[in-house]
Amino acid sequence: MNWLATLNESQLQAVIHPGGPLFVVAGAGTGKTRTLTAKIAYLIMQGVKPGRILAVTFTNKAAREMKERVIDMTGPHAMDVWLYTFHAFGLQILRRHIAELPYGYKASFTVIDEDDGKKIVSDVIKDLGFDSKMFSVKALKSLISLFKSNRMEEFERSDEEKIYKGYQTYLRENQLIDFDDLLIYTLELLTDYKEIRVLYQHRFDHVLVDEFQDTDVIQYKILKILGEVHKNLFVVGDPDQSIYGFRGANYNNSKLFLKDFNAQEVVLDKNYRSTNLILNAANKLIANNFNRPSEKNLQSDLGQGEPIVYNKEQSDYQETFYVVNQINQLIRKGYQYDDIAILYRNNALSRLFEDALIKDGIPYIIYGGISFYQRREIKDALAYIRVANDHSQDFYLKRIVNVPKRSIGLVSVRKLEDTARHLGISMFDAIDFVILRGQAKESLLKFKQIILDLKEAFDEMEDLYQLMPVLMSKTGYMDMLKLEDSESSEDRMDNLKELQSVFTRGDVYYEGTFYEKLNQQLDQIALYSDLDQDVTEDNHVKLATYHQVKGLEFKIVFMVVLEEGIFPNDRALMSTYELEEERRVAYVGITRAKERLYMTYAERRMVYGQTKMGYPSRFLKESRLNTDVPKEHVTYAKESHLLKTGDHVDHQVFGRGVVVSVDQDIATIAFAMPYGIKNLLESHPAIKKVKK
DNA sequence: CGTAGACACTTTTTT
DNA sequence: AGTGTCTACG
Repeated sequence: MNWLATLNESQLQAVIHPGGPLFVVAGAGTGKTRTLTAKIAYLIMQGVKPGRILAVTFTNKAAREMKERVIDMTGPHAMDVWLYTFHAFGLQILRRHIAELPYGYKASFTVIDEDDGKKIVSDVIKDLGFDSKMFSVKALKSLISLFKSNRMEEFERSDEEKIYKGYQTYLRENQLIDFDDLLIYTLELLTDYKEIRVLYQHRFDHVLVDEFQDTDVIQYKILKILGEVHKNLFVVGDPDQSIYGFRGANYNNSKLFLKDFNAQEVVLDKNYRSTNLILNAANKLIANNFNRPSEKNLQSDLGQGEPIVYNKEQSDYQETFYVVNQINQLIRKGYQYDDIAILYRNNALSRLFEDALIKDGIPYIIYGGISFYQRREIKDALAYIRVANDHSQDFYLKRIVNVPKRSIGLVSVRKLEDTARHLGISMFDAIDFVILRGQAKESLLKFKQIILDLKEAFDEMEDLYQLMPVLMSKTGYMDMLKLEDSESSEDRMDNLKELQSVFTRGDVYYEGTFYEKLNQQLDQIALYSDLDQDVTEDNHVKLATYHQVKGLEFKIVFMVVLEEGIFPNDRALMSTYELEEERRVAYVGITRAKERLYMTYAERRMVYGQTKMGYPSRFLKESRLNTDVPKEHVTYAKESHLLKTGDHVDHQVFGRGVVVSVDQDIATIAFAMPYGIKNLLESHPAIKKVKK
């Protein structure tokens, strides 16, 4: 148990707390995960059966890491700890008990993602004969979500309510469940069904919660019920890092928990991440928020550190240039690209910086974007698998019935759907009965045969890795991609290969028959997000929104585009509540930095195609320390002429090249294809001059 | 059925 | 400015 000795006093106090409700207020970088895992390990050491401990997190990644750490600390029997995301926990409950609910769900229901949900909303709008221009699918989906999870009393318009009902009916008729339902139905089972409630209230002796500040109303109610009997709720969170209010996180849950459970509080404010000038700025900034349930002042033993660098540029373009220049200097000082993150308020801002980094040949990765399982080809493949697995999955059948193209158009699909509805059978079964002209009918019958062939092939399989090759050839999907022969079709083939390796790994993880393994794998995929993968292997500068890096840390952080209207965002200026959330986002940003923090903005910027004036974000002033020396704008016109026309160079990323021209400190260099001509800073560390 | 051009939108998004 | 979605036409 020597890991107990590695804890500081407040961490230890939390870990050995004898039970009963406890709120651990864990500031940024104060060893939150360490405390939580130590607590689980401690409970196990104290003789609590691992299977009687439930710990909930928000991301799969957090759940997985925590489980690995607990196993490291206490041995393999820690496998039995129920360590899940909220949604995965809900899924566990629903797979066992959903048939009790009066909605006609079977244990084999399918979990749909956000995009599928939007597609259904959009189909319902069309089905009801409404003018699709009158509705925003995105807005409606979010209204439906608000209503379902009790965050909105009623719909303002009766047609909105009709769409909601249509959506809900569609889900139920097709055995589909969305992310909201995973939590809502779980709560419903725990609330309305006494035996189920009692079962789970007594199934766990301890319930632990990570990132408590991000829980919403439904999640809180679930926790409240689970903890009602034994009261052993160990809750870790930082109200100052609550930045998902827009998504339903209820800032008041912290106060509610303290009150409802009369919980004790332990504050962790010893920081192990950042130097103190950085922490002071964070402390100063967040002190501007009035609504703070537990105040704390972060301090570390890491010394004063480097002063924060504030920088103003004349234009958005110059701001990117400044950042690129600083990055190059940092690399010369011995930092790795991997140590550096460029953080911004919204995804659209990534583009400018991306362009500048490309121009300079700096390797980078952008967080976010389309996640792997949202890619078209992946969703297509999964849809095929689902339909072959269960022919009555109309929603997924619609997706792939004409992919690859089989001349089954919208009209034919609509007719098939109507026929199915009329006869009260699935679309798949309706293929035999639908009345269509020769070509369409023939294509449908061919499609039906493909699905039947697939099913037959599946029945013969023992392992998941056998699945993809058969799928790709029988459906004609691979032929389609090969025929297309474009850059994007190559990407798509790569992604499908990646899916193949997902299944191959599934063979190791899961046990049982082919179908048992397949269903577990599909469940895992349904709750997967891209944040779950590790992206630390390569040496890259990271570009991300503040939201995307919550929980991460970097030696160097650039907080860019710190301009009023962008950060804080225009839409947040109207309400104190939202403004305080914006400030918490900035707080999260500052506290990501370990050694050096840069805060930059520009006076002129292109916004939606128009040049706008930029004013410094109030967060600059609010976080700025009196001791800071104001740093004036500096220009970077250097003329060192390290390279001249005709020189041969070797670049870390682009390989061999020849200098075409040199203008000031920018060299134009021709590299071999596929890289071509690049404009690079001649002093860039990735470039080496070589003798030909 | 497929696609060119009009037009509409643009905060953050752990599941 | 850039991108995704809808509509009208061949």
